[in-house]
Amino acid sequence: MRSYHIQPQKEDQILVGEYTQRIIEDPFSGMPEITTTKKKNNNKNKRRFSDEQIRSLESMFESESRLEPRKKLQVAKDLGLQPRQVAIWFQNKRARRKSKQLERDYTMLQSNYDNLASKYESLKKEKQALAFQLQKLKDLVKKPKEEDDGQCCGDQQVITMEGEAIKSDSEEQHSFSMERSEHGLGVLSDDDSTIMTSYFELEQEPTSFITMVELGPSGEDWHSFETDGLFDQSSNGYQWWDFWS
DNA sequence: GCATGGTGGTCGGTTACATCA
DNA sequence: CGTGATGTAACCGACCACCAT
Repeated sequence: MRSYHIQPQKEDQILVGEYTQRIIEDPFSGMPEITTTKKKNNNKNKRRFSDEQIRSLESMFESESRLEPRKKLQVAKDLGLQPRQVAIWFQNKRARRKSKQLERDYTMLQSNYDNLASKYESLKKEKQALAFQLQKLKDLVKKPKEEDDGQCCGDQQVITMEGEAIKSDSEEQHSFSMERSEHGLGVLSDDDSTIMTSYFELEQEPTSFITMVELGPSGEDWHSFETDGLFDQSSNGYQWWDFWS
């Protein structure tokens, strides 16, 4: 806040109708002299209050932001102001305080919003990573099932769901499928939780792939691995499902 | 009890001025 | 010295509460 140079209180000002009376100290004789001038520009002759007046008003405002009529008269008398001036000062002070409070509230809300937006974004990425994990696991458990169906079902009608994505599976996934076949898993439900439960309950020692998926390359905080690596491209408009297309 | 008008207060918005960078 | 930004005293109009009639 800027500090103002308050002009010396050498004159007093009283509003009388459409005229302003000023008591001005004569520069030569030092005697007070009353001048009456027509109010300029819509009664807007004004003068800043003295430091002392402001201090008194401020301290009074601290204790009560509204003045009772009787107290207003007393304050006006004590400070050498018109009661209306005191009323207007309190009015303006309340308005300024409210405005500052609004500014503070806005800043706080903005900050809270930014925090929430940030948390939302990280949760969204985490969700995408989890969905990716889930999809990959589903594909892994689906393929061995289809292979089993194809080999063991004889002349039964077999509906294969094999698509391009499965055809291009890596060697790692093939070895994983073999292991799965060796364990002789039964028919798997498409329900995600059932798949996960069935698999992890049966696997005493997870395959290297599952270990990687579950624990990440460092054996901990796998989702940070996923989000920091693969999915950070989402900022370029890259979505996790684009990985498969 | 209810309608009406006067009075005084508050509030949001605005104006005019003072001061500073 | 001129100028734009900012703070502030004062004003205006709308609204409300209270009170007397």
